[in-house]
Amino acid sequence: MAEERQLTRRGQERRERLLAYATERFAEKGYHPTSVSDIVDGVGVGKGVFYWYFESKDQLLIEILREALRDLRTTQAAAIADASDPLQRLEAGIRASIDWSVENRNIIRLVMFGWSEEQFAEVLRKGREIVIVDTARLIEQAADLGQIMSGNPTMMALAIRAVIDQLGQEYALTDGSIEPDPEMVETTVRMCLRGVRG
Amino acid sequence: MAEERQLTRRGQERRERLLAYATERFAEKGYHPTSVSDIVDGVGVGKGVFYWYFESKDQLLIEILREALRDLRTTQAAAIADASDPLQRLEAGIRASIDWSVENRNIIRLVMFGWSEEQFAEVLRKGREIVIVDTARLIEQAADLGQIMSGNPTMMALAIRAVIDQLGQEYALTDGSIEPDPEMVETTVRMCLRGVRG
DNA sequence: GACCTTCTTGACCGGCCGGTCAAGCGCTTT
DNA sequence: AAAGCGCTTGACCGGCCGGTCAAGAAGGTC
Repeated sequence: MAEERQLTRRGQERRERLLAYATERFAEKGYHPTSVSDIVDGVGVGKGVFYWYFESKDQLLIEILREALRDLRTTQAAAIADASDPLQRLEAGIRASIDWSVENRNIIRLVMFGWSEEQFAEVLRKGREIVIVDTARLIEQAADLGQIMSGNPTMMALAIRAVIDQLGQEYALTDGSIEPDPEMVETTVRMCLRGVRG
Repeated sequence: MAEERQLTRRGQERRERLLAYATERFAEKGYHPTSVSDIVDGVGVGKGVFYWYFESKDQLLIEILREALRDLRTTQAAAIADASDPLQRLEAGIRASIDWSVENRNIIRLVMFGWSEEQFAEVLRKGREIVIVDTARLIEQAADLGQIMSGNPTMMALAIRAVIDQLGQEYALTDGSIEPDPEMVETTVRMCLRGVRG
């Protein structure tokens, strides 16, 4: 599909089904081993349908990644809206990130794959950048209020992201079936906050 | 190549060149986009050579990953051999891991790809398991001597691995050219040790 | 029911991919 | 010099892959 196309309600639904099914299969079998035919067969439509809704297989993955990053950011924004205190907002953001990772294990596998090919890594780098800047800004605000130790906010944001990502990877990669261990989540949150509080 | 084959000196060299060149290309372009023809052309040999030394393209990557994990473990073992004190051994191991990650950025990209397809993830899961057990044992020894706070050693080992991995990914993925920032390395090491010392 | 737009079909295409193999090269051994 | 083995070549193969497209069907609007 070239640029934005006018989709009917039915069209939008079809598009989302393709997106969702492709995400599942990519996460399960890998991006390259999943062919466009696999996807359309799975959804039960002809091949042309795929190319009606998406420009190419690559663009489909890029779209999945972009949407996931946007969704993560939206979720975080909603989570921190309640708290007014910067440090509390930081904690809420961290918890939201962790929850999101747990709910979106599929995506984590896709993200890891994405880093291995430049056209996807580019997208991921931008998404990562945004999250880091968001977090760094929160840290800066907290620092201005004297709530945390001083230090390079960006570096602190990187460290926090590191810990969160890794927790997500732990669940997504070693065994998709294990449930998130609340104790481990608490430890992670504490570790992040302790890291910035000094 | 079926099981172990008797290789001459020249044969071993050829094999290593193929291994090294393939690692580079896989890291740069990705596993699937790099064809066997790309590899043999790059090394300047006929295609049959590849299949004389390797069973398949998949087996080649598995071998690259296995060797990398083995190499990491060997490096760590050598690094901690000097120190007799468990806590010092732990620190030496952490530093060795970080150094290794910096020296082997290529491999980190391959590892991230590997998690996205089951036949490779299987290998990685085993490698990870070994490193975790090694680290947990060190932590246990330190705990027995009262050098660190008590807690689940495996969980602590996981946390340490998380931080190290993520530092490596930071360098390997965002910009292959940036040099490791010594301050960040120190921060990472301190964070790991502070995490277990309580 | 005529007409238009959105959507769907599936046969088809060129090209590449992983992998094979018959043939032969060149170094050692006898 | 003959035989044997490790190694190399590159044309070739079947199959699949991403992507195209001419031909409609389905649904909305007047």
